[in-house]
Amino acid sequence: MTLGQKNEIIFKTGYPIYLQIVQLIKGRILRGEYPLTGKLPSVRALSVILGINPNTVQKAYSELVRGGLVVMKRGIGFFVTDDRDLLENERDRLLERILKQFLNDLSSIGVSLDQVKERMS
Amino acid sequence: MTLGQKNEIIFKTGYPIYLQIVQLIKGRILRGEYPLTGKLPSVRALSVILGINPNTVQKAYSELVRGGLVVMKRGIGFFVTDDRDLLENERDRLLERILKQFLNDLSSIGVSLDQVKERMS
Amino acid sequence: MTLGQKNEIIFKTGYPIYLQIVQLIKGRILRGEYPLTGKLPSVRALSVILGINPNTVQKAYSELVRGGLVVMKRGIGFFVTDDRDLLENERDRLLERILKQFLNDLSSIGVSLDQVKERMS
Amino acid sequence: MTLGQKNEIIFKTGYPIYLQIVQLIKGRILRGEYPLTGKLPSVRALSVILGINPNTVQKAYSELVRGGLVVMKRGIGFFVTDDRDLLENERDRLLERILKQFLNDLSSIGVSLDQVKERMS
DNA sequence: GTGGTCTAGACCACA
DNA sequence: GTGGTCTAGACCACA
Repeated sequence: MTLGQKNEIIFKTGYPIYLQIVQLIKGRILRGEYPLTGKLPSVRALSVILGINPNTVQKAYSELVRGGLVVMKRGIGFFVTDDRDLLENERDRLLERILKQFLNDLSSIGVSLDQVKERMS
Repeated sequence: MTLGQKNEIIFKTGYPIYLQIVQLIKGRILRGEYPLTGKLPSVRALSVILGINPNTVQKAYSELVRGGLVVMKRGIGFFVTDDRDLLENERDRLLERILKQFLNDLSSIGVSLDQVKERMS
Repeated sequence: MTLGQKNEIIFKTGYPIYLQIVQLIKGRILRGEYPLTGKLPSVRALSVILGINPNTVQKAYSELVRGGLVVMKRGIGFFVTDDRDLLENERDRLLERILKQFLNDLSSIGVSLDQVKERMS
Repeated sequence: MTLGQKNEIIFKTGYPIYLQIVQLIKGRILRGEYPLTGKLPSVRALSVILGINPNTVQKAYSELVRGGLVVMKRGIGFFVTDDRDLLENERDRLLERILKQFLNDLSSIGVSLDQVKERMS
């Protein structure tokens, strides 16, 4: 459920490759590295770049399309949505989830936010 | 990857049940809900309470023993370690991981820590 | 499998664009929007209007010609057939298919025609 | 987009096998052939019954889980949701769509509902 | 060239 | 036994 920051796919981890790709691409879109309506790498191109099977990339792209951030145009390729609001909503939704998880994680080990602030300064 | 705060086991998630139990118990120990050297619920009792297979609870407890936080006394049950330092180390280790993931998650969606502070005030 | 009522081509659907055009034109002919022996928009004009590749429009028109509803006059363009019976037969054939599918769809979700009538009144 | 009434999978049609399975199972659930919380056939069992690859069944089941009608329990299998309301909503949603499509289809070929009623009596 | 589906088969984690 | 992932490879429709 976390977005990978590195551009590398880590094999031999428990986390599925196709989900790593989803996060990789989602991160790039949210950070503006792929512009609105911009074309994503083709399934085959990306599979070659990452050194993985095209089917795995396909699965990742399908996931992104399902989420709405990416649209598919038949015979042409995959593109970043043209819906700026959707993008902002997605970012907000993710930020919300990150903050919630952070606070939740802290409380689960019995550490308060104040203790964290103290530690960080 | 996250430590659950709720006491409920979520079946329909992809996250393995035995790891959910590990986090559940670990959280309780770190928050002091189970005191040092205190006895944990028996495998059977917990499996009934959570409504899951005893083998799954067994696997979770084994995992906790492997980490050192829990010790098994044959024929008696499972107990919280008496090693306070170990506990503190574990807490620090988890806190480290939580912070790292938090910062990583933020950067992955193109949000800075400053923006978060701004938003929270 | 359905005949589109709207004049818009939907790109991000799985349904092939050329078939969407076939249905679009067929619908217009059956509804009398293009009269018998009337001229259809040229391939180029339609491709510009719809914002799609001329090859795709060409393929759609070929399909219509194959079905007999449309005839091509070399160097002049595509025209609605002058065979009124053919048109009526096509309409009947489609109506048959629509009814069949409707009843089939209803039964597939366990809803009877009577329940539908009830609901609609 | 239509729910198949027959229990047979039709190969060599343009409609993907995995979507035919989705409709097959969805239909059975909506018609009450699989009770609430009832267990679906295992991926492997169904693949043998239908004579298709397990991966294809897997893909279909994933689709059903995504829709919420089906839940997966790790290591146990796939089950019909226990949420009766969700089921009713899904049925209503589908009925709505079927009716809309029916009326839409009729109007697209220039046939009114009255003409249909006349024909059917 | 682009994506979509399907198969055979392998390997894995989980309950 | 149950589902999940991944690969290699084939075949197809579409733009």
